[in-house]
Amino acid sequence: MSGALDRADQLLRERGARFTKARRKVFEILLSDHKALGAYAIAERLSAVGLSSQPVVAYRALDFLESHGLIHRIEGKNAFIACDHGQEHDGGTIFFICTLCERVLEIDAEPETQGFRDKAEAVGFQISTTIMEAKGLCPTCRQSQQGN
Amino acid sequence: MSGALDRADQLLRERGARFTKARRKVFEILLSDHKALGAYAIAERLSAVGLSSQPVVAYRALDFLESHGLIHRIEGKNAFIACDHGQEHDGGTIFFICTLCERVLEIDAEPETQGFRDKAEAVGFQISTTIMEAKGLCPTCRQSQQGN
DNA sequence: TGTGTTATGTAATAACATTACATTTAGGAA
DNA sequence: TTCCTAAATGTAATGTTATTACATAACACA
Repeated sequence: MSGALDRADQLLRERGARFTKARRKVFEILLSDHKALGAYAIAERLSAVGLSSQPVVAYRALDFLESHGLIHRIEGKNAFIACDHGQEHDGGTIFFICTLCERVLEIDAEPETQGFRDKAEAVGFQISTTIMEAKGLCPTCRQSQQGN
Repeated sequence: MSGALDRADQLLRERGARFTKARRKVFEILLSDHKALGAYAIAERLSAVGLSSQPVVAYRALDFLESHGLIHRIEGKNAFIACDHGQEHDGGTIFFICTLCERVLEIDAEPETQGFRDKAEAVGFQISTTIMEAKGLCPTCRQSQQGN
């Protein structure tokens, strides 16, 4: 986790972006807990370091972190997770969302991403962002469900 | 559009499900307008046929229609569209969402769906639903953006 | 025609997200 | 250093999406 923080630190310095207290704290919260967390849950935890716990504070930091590729928004949950790829996976990602334990698995999505691009090109659609997610049961929860 | 209604009618009859006034009206609203519509926008239009315009009424109909595969929820927009495939496309679908005109293109998603399945199996994840969407510009809006 | 099940009505509230504007902070120029 | 500007945060209000709980009505079938 401190590795991820260090990497983020350097990345942002290179880009001339500021890794402020709020942004760092939000990132730490997401790193500490590889579940998808909602903005309000994150906001609540900001007061621990003397920041305002108003939702907008969390949203601003989340927008910033997402714009730098440090976190992902999970559309299927209206929630966020830290990116656990060591930076740069421009190929796109599939998120496997466990509906039981709320954990999210991040999986590299070539060649699906290329498939999206090809299909888009075929119909003349210009993609700006893609959303690839699946909901279901992670291996662990699947076990514990047997017989239910 | 009346074709889609007839098909839905038959499908639901076969399944022993009731195509009530509220459900039919919601489906008609979505058919009449191949944009993605939010639940509240749909709800507003229910009073036209004497139904309550409370959101929950729309949500109930939407849940029903989605469970029978007649409509799709677009996660990237918190909105819904009528399915324009003539029933049965269990292979999965990619939705291309135009952020300008709000129209949604529905594209068959083999082999991407299979790719999802393979990746899920590889990590022991049991998929229940998939979400495949892309945001961007449709061909028409792309044209009208040239030079902007 | 009664009876149980399914669907709808109504009200309240929960959960998620944004806007607007005031204040503070950081960083660079004079 | 001091001043200035731009960026970030504080605060409050409000907009948007979704659900819960319980009452009433409609339907399907015996």
